[in-house]
Amino acid sequence: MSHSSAAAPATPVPPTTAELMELFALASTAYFHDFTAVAANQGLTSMQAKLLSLLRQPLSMRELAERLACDASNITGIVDRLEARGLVRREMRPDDRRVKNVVCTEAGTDAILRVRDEMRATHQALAGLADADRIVLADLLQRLRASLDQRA
Amino acid sequence: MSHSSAAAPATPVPPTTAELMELFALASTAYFHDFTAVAANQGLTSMQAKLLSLLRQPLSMRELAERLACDASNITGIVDRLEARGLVRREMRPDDRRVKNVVCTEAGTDAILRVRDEMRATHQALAGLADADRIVLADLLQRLRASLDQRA
DNA sequence: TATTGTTATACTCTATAACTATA
DNA sequence: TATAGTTATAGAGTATAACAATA
Repeated sequence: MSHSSAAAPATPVPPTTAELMELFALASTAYFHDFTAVAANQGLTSMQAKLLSLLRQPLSMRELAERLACDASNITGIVDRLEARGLVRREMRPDDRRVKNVVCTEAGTDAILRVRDEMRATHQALAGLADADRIVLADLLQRLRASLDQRA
Repeated sequence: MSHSSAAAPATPVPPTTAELMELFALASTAYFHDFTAVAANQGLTSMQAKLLSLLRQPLSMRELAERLACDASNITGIVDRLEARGLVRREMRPDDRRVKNVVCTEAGTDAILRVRDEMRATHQALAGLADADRIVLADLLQRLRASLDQRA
């Protein structure tokens, strides 16, 4: 019942790059499902919650389209539905009357705060991390994101 | 131009848990967009590509619904569209005639192999990782996934 | 002319509910 | 009765193309 190495705590086998990406894909999917469920608890779709979470400052329709990585024509519908529920408001920008700023209302702020609060429970998975590991993970995630964004 | 500490390579500040989750969310979003774009290059939606990638063995409609975390009624449409293009085939299971196995055709295998091949370029971001960091990252991703799945 | 936002259109994914055919 | 799969339906996100208002 023993392997070739005799020592006690089994040395973990370093995963291959492909295995790491597989793990990352699985963790990402789990995160996305979690976020979708949390948003649904507040009566929001994931896109609506994502859009609301961007509105710390007012943003134009065009800026929202860029940050959400979708065509500008989609933003009209998403903002329509949020506005109909009073979570968001369109405002004309005086200096350029083509532009419409989207502003988060108080109700919208409340909704997204509830989402953020519920997501905090998710953070617990990483709460016990040592400082050294935090630095490694942050570096990896930034590198991964940069590499992916570059391809797009 | 110097800070309080004199030594040369600046010690990175360990990110907070919330900052780590923010980074993870951003990297996940980038990964998802990348996968969607790669699938689109092969004329597939991300759901179609995900479903095809599960078909190393034949799976029933019900099993596909579980693994894709959506209602069984959705699978009918997704498989319909894949089958219309010859990427997938429905087969009756003789021992239980209620069940339909979904089988990947040769064309379907070709398509998903092209997706996997194109995704390999994405892996490059993690290719230069040291063994110790791989082990840390794998452990983290598994813990994160387990924590998220548990909540669902 | 170029840009911002909207509309019209068509397609895919999504959940719910009701249905069928099997078990 | 319970399960596997389908259909019908309605709603939301998606891209494309054409359009009005403004720059």
